Amino acid sequence: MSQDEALLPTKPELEILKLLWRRKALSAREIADEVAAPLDWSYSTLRTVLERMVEKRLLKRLEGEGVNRYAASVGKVSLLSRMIEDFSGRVLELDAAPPAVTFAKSKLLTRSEIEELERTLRKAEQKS
Amino acid sequence: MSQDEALLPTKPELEILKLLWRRKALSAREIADEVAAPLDWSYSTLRTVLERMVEKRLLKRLEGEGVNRYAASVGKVSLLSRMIEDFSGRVLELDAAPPAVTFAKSKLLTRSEIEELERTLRKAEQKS
DNA sequence: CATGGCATGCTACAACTGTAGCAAAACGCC
DNA sequence: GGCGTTTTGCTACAGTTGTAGCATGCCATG
Repeated sequence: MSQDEALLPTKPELEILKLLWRRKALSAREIADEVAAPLDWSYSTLRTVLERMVEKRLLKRLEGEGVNRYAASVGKVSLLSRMIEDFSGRVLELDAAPPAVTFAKSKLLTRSEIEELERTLRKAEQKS
Repeated sequence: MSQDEALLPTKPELEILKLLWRRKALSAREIADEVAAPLDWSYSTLRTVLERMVEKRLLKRLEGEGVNRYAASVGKVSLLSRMIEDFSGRVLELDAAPPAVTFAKSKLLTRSEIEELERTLRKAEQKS
């Protein structure tokens, strides 16, 4: 039951993380404006999910000055790396994840992030 | 609610499918002997999951001669193709899934299945 | 300083998944 | 044909996720 066992986000959670990776720290209202509509969620629903993500350590809540803001507490490359590892190993049964350049066309990743991803994947590989 | 909206299997469900792709049709007992132990499941749990997979159309139950047997009702290449599409698009935001040769080292796929996978992926691509 | 409006904190509930037990039916052996 | 063992069919319950409402508190503006 160790609470931080590197859990992977669900689909809507990932959408929220993607937004926060792009925009740093946003209020619940701002997040709602961007993702609640596409997801067809009420503001209430979005807030519940945000709070649960904080509990799961996927986000951190920044309190204090004015309205609370939420920020990703997992790095993009680090999380994607874990997801790629999981998919490669568990689903496809590959001994090693494909080279990061395979994902070079990803709309999520810049050139240097691809390089960072490659390093991260190879590092993770050691520990197998 | 169209009941066949191409759902993807959960982790344990995928393990069961992998077994049945290798071994055709097996009784619950035989499946239990192979996967219940690694998964640390009771026979009861395994049976519940099997029945739910039948409801979800992931398996079919072959009744009749003697003990019931279960067989995969989704093809390996077809399901993996959908899972790869989902992962590539939803998680990595790639316009097109990587070429199937990327997964050539998969322990799940033979050379000709890789070729079939390539065709399947490219066909799915059209419909985007 | 009263009021309208958004923010926050709780509570709720259904579906799905993980997990398993129990009772009755069926099968095979003596 | 009876008995022990398996197979089947139900039921159950907890945890997670999807989904949302309500009540109270805070803040700014008239």
